[in-house]
Amino acid sequence: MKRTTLKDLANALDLTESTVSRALNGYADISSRTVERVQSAAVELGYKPNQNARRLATGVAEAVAYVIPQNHSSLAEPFVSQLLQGIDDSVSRRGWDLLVSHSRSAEDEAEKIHRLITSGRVGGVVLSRPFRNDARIKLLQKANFPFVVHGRSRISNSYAWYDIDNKLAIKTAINHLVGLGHRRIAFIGAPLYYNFSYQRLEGYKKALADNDIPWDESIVEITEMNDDSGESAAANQLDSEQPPTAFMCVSDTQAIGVLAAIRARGLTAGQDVSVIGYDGLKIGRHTNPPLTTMSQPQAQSGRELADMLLAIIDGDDPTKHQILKRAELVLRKTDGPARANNYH
Amino acid sequence: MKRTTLKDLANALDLTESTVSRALNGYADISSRTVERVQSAAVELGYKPNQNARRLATGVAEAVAYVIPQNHSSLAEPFVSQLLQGIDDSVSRRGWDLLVSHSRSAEDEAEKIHRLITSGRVGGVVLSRPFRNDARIKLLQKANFPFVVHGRSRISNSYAWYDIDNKLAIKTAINHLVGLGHRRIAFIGAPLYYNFSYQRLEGYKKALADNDIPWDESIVEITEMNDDSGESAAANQLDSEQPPTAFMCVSDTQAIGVLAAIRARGLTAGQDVSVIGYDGLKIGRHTNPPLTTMSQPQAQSGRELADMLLAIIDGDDPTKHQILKRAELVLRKTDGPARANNYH
DNA sequence: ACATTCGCCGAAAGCGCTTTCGTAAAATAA
DNA sequence: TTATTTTACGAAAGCGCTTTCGGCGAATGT
Repeated sequence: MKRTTLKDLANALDLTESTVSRALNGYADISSRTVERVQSAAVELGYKPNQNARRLATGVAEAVAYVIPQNHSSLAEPFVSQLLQGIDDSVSRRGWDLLVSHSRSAEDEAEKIHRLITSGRVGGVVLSRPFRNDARIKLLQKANFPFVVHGRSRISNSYAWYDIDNKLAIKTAINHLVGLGHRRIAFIGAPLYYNFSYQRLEGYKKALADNDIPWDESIVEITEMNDDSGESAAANQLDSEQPPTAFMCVSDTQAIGVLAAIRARGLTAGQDVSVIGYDGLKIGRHTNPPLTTMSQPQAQSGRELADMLLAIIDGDDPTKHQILKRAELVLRKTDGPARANNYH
Repeated sequence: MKRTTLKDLANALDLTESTVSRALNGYADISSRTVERVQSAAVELGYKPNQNARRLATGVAEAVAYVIPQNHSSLAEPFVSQLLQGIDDSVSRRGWDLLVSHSRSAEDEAEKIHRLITSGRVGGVVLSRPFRNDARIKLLQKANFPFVVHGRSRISNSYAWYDIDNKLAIKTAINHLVGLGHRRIAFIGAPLYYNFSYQRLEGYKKALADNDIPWDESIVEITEMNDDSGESAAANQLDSEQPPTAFMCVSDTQAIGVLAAIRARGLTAGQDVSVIGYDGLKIGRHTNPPLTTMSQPQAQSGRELADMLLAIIDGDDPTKHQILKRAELVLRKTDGPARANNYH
């Protein structure tokens, strides 16, 4: 089954390829009668332009890539997949395609990006989980290739980004906890080369200071962003001499692990010890108990990111597109007053 | 920053484009000395072939697409995202790209597939959640385009697929329940145009028959595959005259909703009423209580699917690739003996 | 009546790469 | 030494589409 090409169409209509092409692409110098003939013949013969040829000729890719950092991340994370959904929404509305790129090593990463931007396969990329100092961003900038980043690196004035005010979010959560009487609040963080992770830790520090709570390194844990890591970090803390009365986690998946550790010790979250997650995953409504969390709508983020990227590809100034949103505290069941007496 | 092209390379080396091209692609008629020169010059000048041009010339796409049906499905589902992860694993190992295509309406769906296969953008597609009677499969077959499907449609002898024995899986679960003394087992199903859904219902029927349990339509619910639907379906059942003592769900997400409904009534799953999910999602370990479920490893499925597809693109006979796996019952906490007296 | 603009389409080059074919020069055979 | 095979590369066509340019006939102007 051979595909019908431009030439086939032209022959069938007794026109030239160039005329048919222009008719299809809405050029003004084609009579409306011809345009109609061409269009109906096109659907009749099932003509679909060969994208490779088209892109070779025009230079526009009609596709964007989502690239996710190599380690500690997986396409299977709810965070990621929801974002993906949002990106796809926007991109496909324009008829473009979505490519996902997930590399497993750092060199692989740079290599993949380089390949992406030089191969002509995509017209732009959205970056996720930037590092504080992100080589990928530099690479993209140097190549002058359209991109947006979900989050920010340390220096963020020169490109497009969409971020949540991480510091504020954590401060909000901590203040809530303090309001509930907590003074000993553990922090379950993520690797600090992720800027969002760094910022959240900053927020934690700031919130402590604001509330005259001394910094205590022994109750901050830096872990991978999954449930198992959250669980063992919490286990650490709960089994210590002076366990915290609350946990602030930088992700819901970690918080879910924390919850497991709490249950495993016969305690109940929200009563014996509080925990606040981060992400607002839907699944949090069904954990045991339902998870209080800082919520940021990922799918919406994805859509906005894609829209920004598309605009930039169309020529917009990237620095015009810098959006800072705030996370929202959604109260469920894992926050509660600090126990007057500790559970020990 | 202009990208370096084949011609640039050729000029720099004082060779022809054709020679350089063949040197890079491992043709035998190039002296090893020249090959070396070309290769080092290539990395030095950062040469990356323009994929569009390359694909135009060769006709091979070096990319595959994952397409997911329009309704009742989202990229954000754990099921989907884990599969995606697996596909990406295999595909990227070969240096190919992964495209995701998620359409929102049925016409859109056919249109997208047609576009996919004629546009030359991808060399093959993996289909998910086939319908009993799946127009996409027919389209792909008619076009003689490489594809594999995750699951099967009603007639499945003529193409490549990777499936779990749905019927067996449900029978296994039901038998387990019956062994626990349950006789009144509700079935929380999915829309029956999905073949997997149909098969699972068949399994349910068969298991009932095997155990001399009469079929009772009033305790089978067909719902969307999300937690909310599961919850309201379970609510229905629990509030009925003669509530079931157990729930068999065709997905973990539904099961999670069922658990919520159970909790909401002051009952506890695994004691007052049993529930078995399907998928083996990791999150099931953290539900309240942890969810007993039929597990199928999605990431692994993704890898195998991709490998099959790649082989088929390379010329393998699709019908050689038909893999049937079995799901595994993973016992957690939501299955338990049927209560002698009902909880009413 | 002529010149002039406009509408509409064909011709042709080019996007960057692959691949077949032909052919010098070098190596082997005679 | 001459004839034959190899070796190593260049020439050229082609993949399917876009886009600029040029020019014909028809419509307008004066």
